Amino acid sequence: MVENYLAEPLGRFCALAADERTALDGLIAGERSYRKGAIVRAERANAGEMFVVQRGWLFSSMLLEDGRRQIIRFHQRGDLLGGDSLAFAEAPDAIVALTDCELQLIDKTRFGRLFAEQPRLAALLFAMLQVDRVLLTDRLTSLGRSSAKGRVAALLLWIANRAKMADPAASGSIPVPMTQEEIGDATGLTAVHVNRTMRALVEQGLIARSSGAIRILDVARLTRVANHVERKERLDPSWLSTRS
Amino acid sequence: MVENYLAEPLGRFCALAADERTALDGLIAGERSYRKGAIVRAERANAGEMFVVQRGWLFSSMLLEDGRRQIIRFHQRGDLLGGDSLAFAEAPDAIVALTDCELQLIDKTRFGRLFAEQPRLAALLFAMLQVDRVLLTDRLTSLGRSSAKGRVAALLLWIANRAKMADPAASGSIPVPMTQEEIGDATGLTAVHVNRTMRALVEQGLIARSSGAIRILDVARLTRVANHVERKERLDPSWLSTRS
DNA sequence: CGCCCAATTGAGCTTCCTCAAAGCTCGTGG
DNA sequence: CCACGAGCTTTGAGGAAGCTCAATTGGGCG
Repeated sequence: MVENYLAEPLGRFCALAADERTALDGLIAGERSYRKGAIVRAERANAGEMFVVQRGWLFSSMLLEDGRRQIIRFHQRGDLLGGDSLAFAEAPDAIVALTDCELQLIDKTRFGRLFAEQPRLAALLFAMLQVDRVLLTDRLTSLGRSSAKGRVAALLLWIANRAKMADPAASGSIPVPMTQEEIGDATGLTAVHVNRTMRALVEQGLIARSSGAIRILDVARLTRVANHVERKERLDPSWLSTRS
Repeated sequence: MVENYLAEPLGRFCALAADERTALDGLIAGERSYRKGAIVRAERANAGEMFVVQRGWLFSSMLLEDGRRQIIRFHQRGDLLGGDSLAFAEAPDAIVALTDCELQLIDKTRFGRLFAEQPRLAALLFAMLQVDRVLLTDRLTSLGRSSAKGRVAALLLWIANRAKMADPAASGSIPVPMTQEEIGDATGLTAVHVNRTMRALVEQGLIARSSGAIRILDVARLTRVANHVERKERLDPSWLSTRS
């Protein structure tokens, strides 16, 4: 039995019972590896599979007719991918491997049965999806109302937060595995302007850069520039029925 | 027993059984009216309540420190509001009445019990949330990669689609209840530029305007300008366990 | 009739984009 | 061990989209 990394984000809400962990593990129907750059699922493809990220980075993106691209979000360990295939016949966005990565395949029939057999887990998945939704609203606000500097700063802070979440004892150096082109596609900017913007962040003493990584020098100021709001996920205890 | 308008979007996925409708109706703990402009829930307030829109328009929005505002999305009949309160202690966004409106109050404890007692409904709610998430990704792409004309066109098309959904026999005239300022806050533009942009859309023969309403003259061309993708929601039948 | 808020218009300015050309880095093959 | 690419980063110059500030018009309502 393979460990299911979904337990990681779900367990952040509340402790999981042994049988719940077993049920989660039972969802896994296999494992798959992708090389950097591989397309896990193409846009408008027959949306079929669901995955959990086990290792590496991915992103989902949408293409415009003129070839421009919007990166919706980046994914890392514990993220659930392809959930939209439950409600759409065609994939709304593409899923692409940003680095070499490993995914766990989710069996959709068993996922459906989870709702009947483990209602509390289903409720936690619902809450997890709410968190993901709020991330998107934060990104929406960033793209709609922040300057280039703010958007890039917000992305860097998010990456830093995820890194700290994965390894609380992390040193100051944060790996940033995406190119400036990809940062631009995520923030709605051009690669050229991303370059100038990051350079400006360095010049103002907010961050330092070394190849493929950054170090945040002034969290407070960077947070202000980014219009970043720290969100504390906390499950409302009143609605989640306790385990019987 | 009041009818619960959640049945409307959920029923779009598949037919609901009688006891499922009863269970949905049982969620309603009351009803509340708000006047145009009223704040239903303030940002960072103690996130508590959940609602279903019964009548009227609302929007959710986030404020920046400098007073600028991003409208996340507009809400209409059947939309579930405040679901984020299941996972966050503080409201991530504000909910504001765009017009006079009526909301149904959802009892959160009963909502939680729904997961145990009506697993198929819970699964449908999960799918509904996935649809909402995809709407946000489409908006993200619009803000990140479309011109002002594209963003406004996309918003108008969305409003038109919702109108047709609510009343398939609708005539060509579509009510647009928001001000140009609000359209700007939703599209990431200034009110001034929204004005010029809509004016340009009229000039190019894409839409016509009368007070508080528009008429779409060239759907095909407007769709192209908007980079709009028509999404067909369709429940994947393989995962949703059939009613036992 | 008078007010208030929304819509409209004009002028000048900023931010970000486009196009183009170097410079760097790292892996690969000779 | 070195030369060569390929892809990413950096830099410059000019242009366009959208913003700011300010003033005017229009419409609905008390």
